[in-house]
Amino acid sequence: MRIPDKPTVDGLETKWGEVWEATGTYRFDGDAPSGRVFAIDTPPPTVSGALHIGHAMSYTHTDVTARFQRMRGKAVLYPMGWDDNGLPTERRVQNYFGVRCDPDLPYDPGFEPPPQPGKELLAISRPNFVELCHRLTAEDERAFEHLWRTLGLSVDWSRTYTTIGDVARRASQRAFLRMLERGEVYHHEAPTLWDVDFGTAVSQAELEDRERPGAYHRIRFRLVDLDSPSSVEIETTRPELLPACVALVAHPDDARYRPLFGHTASTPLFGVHVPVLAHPLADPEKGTGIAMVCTFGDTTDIAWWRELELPTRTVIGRDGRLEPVPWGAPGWESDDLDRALSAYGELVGRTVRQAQEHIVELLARSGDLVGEPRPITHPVKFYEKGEHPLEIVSSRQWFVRTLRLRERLLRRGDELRWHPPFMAHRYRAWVEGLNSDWNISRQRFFGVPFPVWYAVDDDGTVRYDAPLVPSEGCLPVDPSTDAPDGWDPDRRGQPGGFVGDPDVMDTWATSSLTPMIAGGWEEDPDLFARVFPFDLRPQAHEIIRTWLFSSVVRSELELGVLPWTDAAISGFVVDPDRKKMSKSKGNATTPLPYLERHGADAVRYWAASGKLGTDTALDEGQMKVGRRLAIKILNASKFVLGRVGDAGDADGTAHAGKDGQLLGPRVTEPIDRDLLRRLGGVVQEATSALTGYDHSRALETTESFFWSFCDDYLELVKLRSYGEPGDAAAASARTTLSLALSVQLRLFAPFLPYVTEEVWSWWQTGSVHLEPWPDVSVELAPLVRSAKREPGHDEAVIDWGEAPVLDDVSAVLAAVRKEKTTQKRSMRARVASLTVVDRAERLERLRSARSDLLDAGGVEPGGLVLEEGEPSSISVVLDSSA
RNA sequence: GGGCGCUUAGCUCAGUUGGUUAGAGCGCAGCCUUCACACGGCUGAGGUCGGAGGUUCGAGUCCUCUAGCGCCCA
Repeated sequence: MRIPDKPTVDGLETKWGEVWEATGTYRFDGDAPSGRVFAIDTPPPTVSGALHIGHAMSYTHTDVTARFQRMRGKAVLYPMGWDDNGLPTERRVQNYFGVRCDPDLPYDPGFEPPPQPGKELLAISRPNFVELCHRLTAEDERAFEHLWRTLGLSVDWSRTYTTIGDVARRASQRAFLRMLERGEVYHHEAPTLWDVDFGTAVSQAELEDRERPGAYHRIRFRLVDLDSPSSVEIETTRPELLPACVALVAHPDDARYRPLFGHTASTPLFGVHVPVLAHPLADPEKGTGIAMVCTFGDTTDIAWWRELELPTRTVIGRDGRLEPVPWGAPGWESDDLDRALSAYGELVGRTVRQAQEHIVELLARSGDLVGEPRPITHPVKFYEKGEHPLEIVSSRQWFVRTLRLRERLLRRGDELRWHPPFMAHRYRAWVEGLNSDWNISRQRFFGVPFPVWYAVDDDGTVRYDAPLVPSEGCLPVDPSTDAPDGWDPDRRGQPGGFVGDPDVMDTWATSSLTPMIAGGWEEDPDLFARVFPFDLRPQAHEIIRTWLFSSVVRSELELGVLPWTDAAISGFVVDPDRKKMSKSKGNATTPLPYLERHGADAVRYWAASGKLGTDTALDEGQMKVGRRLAIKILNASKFVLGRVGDAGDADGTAHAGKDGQLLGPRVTEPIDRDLLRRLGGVVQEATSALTGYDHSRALETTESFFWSFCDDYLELVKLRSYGEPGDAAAASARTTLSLALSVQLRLFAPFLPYVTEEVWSWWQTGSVHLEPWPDVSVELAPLVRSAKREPGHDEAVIDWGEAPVLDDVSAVLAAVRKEKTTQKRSMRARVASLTVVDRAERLERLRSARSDLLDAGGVEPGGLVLEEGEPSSISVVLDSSA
C-alpha cells in the first residue's frame, strides 16, 4: 500500500489518461457475445464547430452510463465519431484559408493555400478544396480528442470514425444504392427550398421560421373576360414575383370570388393571362381573400401549382436574382409584349429585395398598386444556418420516400424507450407534421457523392431516367473522378458518353447511419450481428427531428428495426442567468478553462448533477463542490487505509470478495452492521437510478452517504479501529471501513473516474473502472443478515436487524457537538456528563455503541447516563476545565 | 397559433405511488488552528412550495382555470 502524504487531485487527468490508454482499459471486447454487449451510438460532434460546455455535460452523462455498464460486466462499445462532412467544414475552410471551391477548375497538385487569407476568396478546384477540408478537420479532431480525453470519457479511441472517412462513405453509398434498388429513393426536377448564399437545396428538417417585417401590397388585376367586375385586387407580400404569377386562387366557398372562378385575369405590367381558380388552401381571412399563385413564393404555391396543375414560370435564379426569361415564347405570352419586356428589363439581374422595391415603383406609376403597402410582421422560412430567406427554385434532387413511412415511424417511436419519456412528443409531432419527402441532395463539395452517373445521348441529353451505378464492391466511388464500369473515362461529358451526379449527400444522410458505421455494417457481419441494434442513443433534443428521426428512417428501411432500444435526451446548458448558451449571444463557452480551473472530476460532478431533458445552469460553484468532494475522497481514503493497513492485520484489505466469500474477520459491532446495511440501501438506490438513466440521483445518494460516513461514522470508529490484532471490535471496524471504502469508490467511479482510480491504485491492483459494480446480495447482505455462530467466535453475533443504530448515535453526537458549539468550545472539549432519556429500545441501541460514542464525543468515562423515560431528552455538561 | 417542460430558501436544485413539524448543497452568520482533510470541520438562521378554485380525513404532490419563463414546431 502506497499512500501519498499530501494527496492531490491535480495532475490526475494526465497520469491516468496515459495509463488507461497504455493498458487499453476501455477497449471494447470484440469477442463479447451479443448479450454482454452494451453499444452506444455516440453523437459525432461537428469538428468545425467549437466544443462547448453543453457538449461536456451531455457527453459526461453518456460516459457515466458507459462506465456503469462496464462495471456491471458489459462489453461496452463506446466509439467516438467526428462529423467532418458537410457545410460547416466548407465554411470553416473558406474562412480559415480564404479560398472557395470552383468545381470547374482543374486540380493543382502543387497547390498550397496562402499563408494569410486574402481579401478576395481564392478560387480553387474541388479536389484541392476537399484536401484542405481534410487537412483542417484532422487538426480539429486532434484538439477535440484531447479535450474528451481530459474530461475522462471512457471511449475506445481505436474505434474512432469520421463521417467523411472510407467506412462512412462506403456505408452511405451502399445504403443509397440499396434504397435505389428497392425504390425508396427517387430523383426528379421539382420545386426545392434553396439557400441562395450557400447555393444548395435544404430539407424540411433544416428549416426554421423567423419573424420578419414585410408588407402587404394590394395589386389590381384586370379581368379579361368579364366586364363586371372588370378587375380584382389581391394582396401579396412578394410583389416581385408578379412576373412568375400563374393563377389567382380563392376559397371555393368564398362568395365574393365565386363568380370569378373559371375566368381569366391579366397580370399588371406583364399582361400575362392567368386563370382564377378555387382551392381550399386559400384563406378568406388573409388579405383580400384571393391570392396570386407564383412559381414559387412559398410552399403553399407549390401545393397549388401541383394540385391545380399550373404551368411554371420561373423568374428567380439560384443566385437569388431575377434571371432573364423569354418573353413572348411559349409559356411567356403577353397581351402587351413591349410593356412586359420593358418592365422586366428593369428588374432582371436585381436581387429579390431590389426587385421588390423597383416593381412597387412601377406598379405605383402604372396605377396598379392600390393604396400604400401595409407593413406586417410574418414568419419567413430560413435555412437554419442561413442569412437570407429561402427561395424556391426548380432543380433536380434525390429524395428518400419518408412520407409513406409515417405510420411505421410512429410505431418505432412508440417502441423506443425515451429518457425522459416526454421527449417522445417531439418525435411524434415531427413525424406527424412531415409534409415532404426527405431531400438528401446538396449542391456542395465536401460530402459523400452520390454513387451514380448518367448516360448522355448523342444529342447531348442527359439520361436522368437511367442512372448508372457501381457494384457495391467498388465503393466508395467519386463519380466526378471515377468512371462507371465499362465506360471510357474520356467519354465524360461527351455526347454518347456519361456525366457524374454533381451533388453530394446531406450530412444527415451519412450521420443517420452512425450505428451502422460504428457497428461494422456489411464490413464485419459477425460484429454487426452482436452489437446491433445498439443499446443507447444519447443526444440533444434539438436534433430529434434531424439525427434521431433520420436514423430511425434508415434503420427501418435497411433492417426493419429500431437502431437502438433507448434514447437519452440531454437538455441545454444555460448561462447563470438562465439564457440559452449560443455563439450568437456570445455566452457560449468552451469547457477547457473549467477543466483547467477545477479539474475533470469537478466538471463531471457538475455535469452529472444535471438531469436528462432538463436545462442546467452553468455553475462554477457546483464545480467547486465537486472538487471539494474529490479532495475529501482522497483524504478520507487516506485515513481509512491508514487504519486498515497500520494495524498490520492480515485483514488489511478485508472486504467481501467478488465470489461472495467474506475476506477477513466478521463484522460484529451493531453500528458497523448498520453502516453496511445503509450502504446496501445506497447501492440499491444508485443502481436502480443508473439503470433508469437518472445519474443525478445516483450521484446525490452516494454523495450524501459519503458525507455522513465521514462526519459521523469515521469519527465514531476512529479510536476503536486502532485496536490490537485479535481485538474483534477493532477488526470489525476495519473490515467495515475497508469494505465501505471499496463500495463507495466503485459507486463514485462512473462520476469521478480520476480520483477513484487514484485511490484504488493505493491499495488494489487493476483499474477500479473494470471492477464489478457493488452487489448488495453478494458483498453486503451476508454481513448484515442474521448471523449464525461463527467458528472462532464464542458468542453468537448479534443480529440488530433493521435497527438504526447509526441514526440514534449520530443524533446524540450532534447534540454533543451543538453544546460545544453553543459554548464556543473546541470539539476536543471533554464532556463531564451526557444524559440521554429515551425509550428502552433506543437506549439499548446507544448502549451497543457506547464506547464509540464516548470516544467520538470526548465523554469522560462514566459520564454517560442512559435513563428510560419520556419525553426523550439529551443533556450535555461540558468539563469546565478547558 | 399548436405541443412540451419549468415555477419549492438569496442562488442551484431534490421531493418516488397524496400521509406527521417541506429537504440538500452553495451562499450567509457564529464558532473550532481536531493528530485523514483549513482545498477543512461543527452549529445555526432562512421557505404562506407562482396565483385562484376544486377533490380528499389530509395536497408541494391529483383535477380545473390562470400568470410568468423556456424549448420545439407552425
